[in-house]
This record gives sequence, C-alpha cells and structure tokens, in this order.
Amino acid sequence: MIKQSVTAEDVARRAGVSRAVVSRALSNNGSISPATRERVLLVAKELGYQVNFLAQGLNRRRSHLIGVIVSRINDPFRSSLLDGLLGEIQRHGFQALVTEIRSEQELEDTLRHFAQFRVSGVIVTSGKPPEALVNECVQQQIPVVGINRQPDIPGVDYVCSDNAAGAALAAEQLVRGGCRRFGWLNNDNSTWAGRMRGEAFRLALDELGVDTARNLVTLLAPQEGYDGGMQAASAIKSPPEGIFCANAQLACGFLDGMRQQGKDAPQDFQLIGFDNTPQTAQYGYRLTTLNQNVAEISRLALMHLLERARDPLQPSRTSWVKVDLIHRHTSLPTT
Amino acid sequence: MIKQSVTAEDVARRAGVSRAVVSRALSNNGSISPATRERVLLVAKELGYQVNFLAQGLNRRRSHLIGVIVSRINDPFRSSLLDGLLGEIQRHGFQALVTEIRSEQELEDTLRHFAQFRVSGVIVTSGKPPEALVNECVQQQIPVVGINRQPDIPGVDYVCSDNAAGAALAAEQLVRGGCRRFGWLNNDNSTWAGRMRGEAFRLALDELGVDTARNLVTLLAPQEGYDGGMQAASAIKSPPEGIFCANAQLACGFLDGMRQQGKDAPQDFQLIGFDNTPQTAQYGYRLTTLNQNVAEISRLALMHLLERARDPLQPSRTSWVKVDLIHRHTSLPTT
DNA sequence: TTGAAAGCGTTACCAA
DNA sequence: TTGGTAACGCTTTCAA
Repeated sequence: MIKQSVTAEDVARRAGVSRAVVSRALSNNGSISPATRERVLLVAKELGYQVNFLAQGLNRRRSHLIGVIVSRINDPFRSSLLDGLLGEIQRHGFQALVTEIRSEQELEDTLRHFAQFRVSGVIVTSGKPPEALVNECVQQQIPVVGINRQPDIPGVDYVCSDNAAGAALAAEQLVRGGCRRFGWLNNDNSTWAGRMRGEAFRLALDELGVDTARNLVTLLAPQEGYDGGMQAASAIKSPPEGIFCANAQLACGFLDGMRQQGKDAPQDFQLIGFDNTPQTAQYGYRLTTLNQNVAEISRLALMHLLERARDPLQPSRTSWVKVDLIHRHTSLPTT
Repeated sequence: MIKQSVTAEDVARRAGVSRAVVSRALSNNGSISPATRERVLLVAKELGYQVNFLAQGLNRRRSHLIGVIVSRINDPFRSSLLDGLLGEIQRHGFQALVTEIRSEQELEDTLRHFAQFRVSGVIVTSGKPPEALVNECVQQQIPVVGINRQPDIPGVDYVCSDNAAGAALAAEQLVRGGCRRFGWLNNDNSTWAGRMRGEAFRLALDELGVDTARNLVTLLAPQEGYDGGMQAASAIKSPPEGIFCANAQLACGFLDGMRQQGKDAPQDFQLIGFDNTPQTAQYGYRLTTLNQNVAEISRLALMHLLERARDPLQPSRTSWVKVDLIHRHTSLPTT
C-alpha cells in the first residue's frame, strides 16, 4: 500500500514537533525559533512535503485562485490580454481559473463556481455580470474587477483603455492627414468599449470643426471579426477619406475587402484601427492603430484586486489606461 | 454580523434532516427517499446553498479542476488549441487551471501546484515534464496527457496530430504540382512536432522518387514566429520551387518576406504550411495549409484523462489525429 | 432510509 | 516558543 501523500503530520512526527509548528515554519506566520524552523524546513524538503491547498483554503476561507472570465480567445487582442493577465496572476503567486463563456447564462454559472472555490478575486473581460450576483461576491469578500467594461456596478473596480483619448488621437491624425469625409466602422451589437470609441470619435471630430452630421457616416458590419470587416467593405462603393475602426480584426477585414475591389490605403482612403494586434504590424497590413497597453491593464487589474482584498469596503475605482497611436502605413503623415 | 455563506448544516437544519442526507440529496450518492430528496433540494435552492468545492475536494481527495500547461498563447494556433481545450473541459463539468510557462523550471513548479490542488488531470501542451515529477503525479493517481509531445513517458497518454501523414500530403501536393527542388523551413530549436514534420517530409519525398540529398534544402529561421519566417526569406536569393513549412506563423512571415523581394506564391515558388490558423485563410495570404483538428485533439485529450482516472494502471496510449490538406492559393492545382 | 461520528489536512487560538 | 484543540465544510462508513 502506497502512502497517498505526505502531510504536515508526517513532517511533525519526523521533526519531533507538533503540526502547529510545521504550519508556522512553512507559513512564516506565528512565532517560532529560527532553529526549529530550519529543522522543520529541512525535514519537509526531505520528505517532499507540499501543502494541500484544498485544506489550506478551506481553513483560511480563501484559495490562492483567481477566476478569469474570457470569451473568444481566438481573437488576437483577447489572447494578448489573457496572456498579460496570466503573467501578472502568476507573478503574484496565484493560479488562474480560466473560463470561456459563450452566453450571459454561462457567466452566471461561472461566477458561482468561482465562489465555490473561494477564489481570491475575479477578473471579468467579457460579458456583463448581473449586479445581484456580483453583490453576492462582494458580500463574500471576493473582489471583482472588470476590464474594458462599463463601470457601473458599485463595489467593483474597473480598468479601461482610454477609448475617448484614443478616438481623439485618431480623429486628429485623420484630420491633419487631410481627410474631409469620415467613416466610423463597427459591427452590429458592439461592446460598450466599441460604442464608446464611436461616440468619442464623433465628438472629437466636432471639436476639430468637422460637420459630422454631413461628413461622418457609420459603416455597420453585419458581424464581428475579420469576416465582418470584409463584408462591410463589399457593401461600399466609394469609401470616405478617413475611416476609424472599432477594432483590429474588423480593420484588417475591411482593408482586405477594399483591396479586393482594387482600392487600398493610404492612397484611396486612410484607415486607423483600435487594438494594436501583432497582425496589424505585419508587412501585408502595416495598419495605423491605437495600442492598448495590455501589460499595464493587467498590472492595474491585479493591483485593484489586492487593494480591495485589503479593504473590501473602499469605494469603486476606475483606472483609465493611456492609449498610443502607432503610425504606420494606412494613414498619411500629418503636415 | 453577516453570515459568511450557507453551509450544508444550514440546509439540514431548515429541512429537518442531517448533514449526511443533504450531501446525499445533492450528490445523488447513497440511498435517499425521493420525497426527502425533493424537500432538501427545494430548501437548498431557497437558501441559495452552493457546495464548498474546497471542502468537497479535501474530503474526496480530488478537485473538479484540470490543470492546463500552455505557453505563448499569443500564437494563433496555440490560442485555438487552448480554446478547444477549455470548451471540452467545461463541457465535462471541470474547471481549467491554466498556467503559462516560460521555462522548464516553471513547468516543474506548475506541476507541483497542480498536485497541491488535487487536480483531476493535467494537460501539457508545452515543454517536456521531467519523468520523475510525472511519476509523482502518476503515483497520486493524477492522469497526465501530452498534446503534440514526444510520447516517451510511461503512464502518460498522448494526443498528436499525424505529422507524418501531413508531411506526406504536402510532399505529394508539391510533387504533383510540378516542383523539382524542395525546401523545408523550420526555426532553430524547434519542437519535437516540428522536427518530426521535417523528417517525414524528406521521407515522403524519397518515396516519391525525389533525390533529396540533391534537391531538398533546409531553410533555418533564426527565431520562431512571423519574424523568424521573414528573416529566413531575406536570407534567400532564389527560393526552391516547393517549400514546406513547420508552422503557419513561420509560413506567413516567409511569404511576406519573399513578397518584399518581389517574389510571390504560387508563381515564383509554392508554399505549404502546417497549422491552419485563421490568418492563413485571409485574403492577403490564402495559404495552402495542413489543418490540425483542434476539436478532435481536445476531445481525445479529455477522453484519455477520464479513462485513465477510471483505470490508472492501464498502459500508455497515443492517439494520432488525422490532418487535412486545405488547398488554397500558394500551391498549384495537381494535374 | 436515516443519523451519528470519524475523518480529509490545515490553520489559529489559547494555555502552558 | 511550543503543543493541544477546535474549527473549516464536506463525504462516507456504520449502526440503528
């Protein structure tokens, strides 16, 4: 019969101390003489002792898990974001519980499951959690942070790219690049971030003196992603001079769609997309884009989580992350 | 003072039964009269009772967690694979513990952490776990399955795309498409799957009567990914007629690199890449590729996990997943 | 069918 | 500084 696994009891016995001392030695928590500490640690290593996280979590009412809610991680921007979050989560000594959702119902179930694992925090990168459910989390002292979500639930912290500033950069670039007629490309049923970018674009153009009622048209893609952009392009006879696009996938599809018609940027139109995905930098696209600082977004998300864990009742906070214009090939140099 | 959370005890009291009965009602495990079952379930719903997974796992010595080891999920193929795995894991009622590793050391630590959470299984999509460590898992009855790894550790199951068959398809396509001189493009320090594809390509050409000693050259990219492919292209004066490439990212980079020199497929050379990533299908590339069936790979991975959980001592198995040639624009029609 | 009780492996409080 | 002990919340014998 094989011993299933080494427990604190085993270590205690072998080191000639009590379980309690073992716990203290390993957790640096509670007073213990340096000598015994050394000895226990040595024995623990000898025996290959590993704390049982389930037991630890049960006792502490909190696991070292952080729940992450994502969707469609095939999308390059989303996988970049997940990448950044995983790195940050691991850097802080947590493990990521990742769930991909396909509906709001799945989001609810997931949030429950996270709670059942007594996670140390939840990061929502997709969907809109119902306020009631989030309140349950808050009541259980589980910090929740939303990324690029509309900051509207009390007790939840948010990290968002500064969409408005990004849209303004795009507007300025296009105007100074000589455009007179503008287009805003987004897909139907867009996210909050997408809609926000569109509204801010209009506003920024207004302030730059553009008569947006006349000279700004909305191009609506029938679906999201590359294919949506391509379809939007095929529905157009002659593109506006300066086009701002809600995200990179849409922009790449649109550009390819126009090329199929023999039109290209920057000669026939200028194009700026949001999200600086790797693909937009490639030779075939060299798209001017707005870069979302994924590393900074991830860093702030964890920071909010940790701070709220320390003080659960503090007021909600929203961090806006600076967005940069990456000037490439699909927009003209400003004069 | 707020009640932290509803426990089985609470439900038991309210339903006028014992904790044990509550457990039976919820787990469908152990005999219980339909009437009390109904009643308990009703009360549980009323009170919003949720099983504490930490306590459950501690008692059962197994959590409903499955550990997944990944790396560089920015790569479109890898994020597709992760996507498939997450779907399959959730479909079976598990939660995914995802860790991104950057070194073999991190792999070891991760494997330990997974064990500490008493995961129901581990899926390795990157790195090469040391046999000793895997044996610890095996001893703890934790099933391990490797995806596209060299199947060489006893007690571990594997799921691999049929690289050899894929390479043979590519060879045949290129030969029948009229190529006489061939190239194999891979990056330095390639994975086992990559090397295997290269060897199989040579073998297949041999069998098709090509004098590979003379007419097959190896193009070595100095790094992986798109940039590596581009660099490989820039080191070439005149490309071989038919090029097979270890993966899609490399292939896209190579194609763009050649285009930069004014050469394009299929007129100046033919190109077939492994991994049918979304990008390869796009208008700018329309690359002929070998499709890895991610859904099937994921399905089999979970199947192996579940079967080995049932019978931990069964001999290791390796499933080879069929690969399909997607004929697109970078190879000529066969005559 | 039901309930009592003994774990599962930790941690934290309280005496010593 | 240490050890005993009572949780943590659940599952699973074993009797009744």
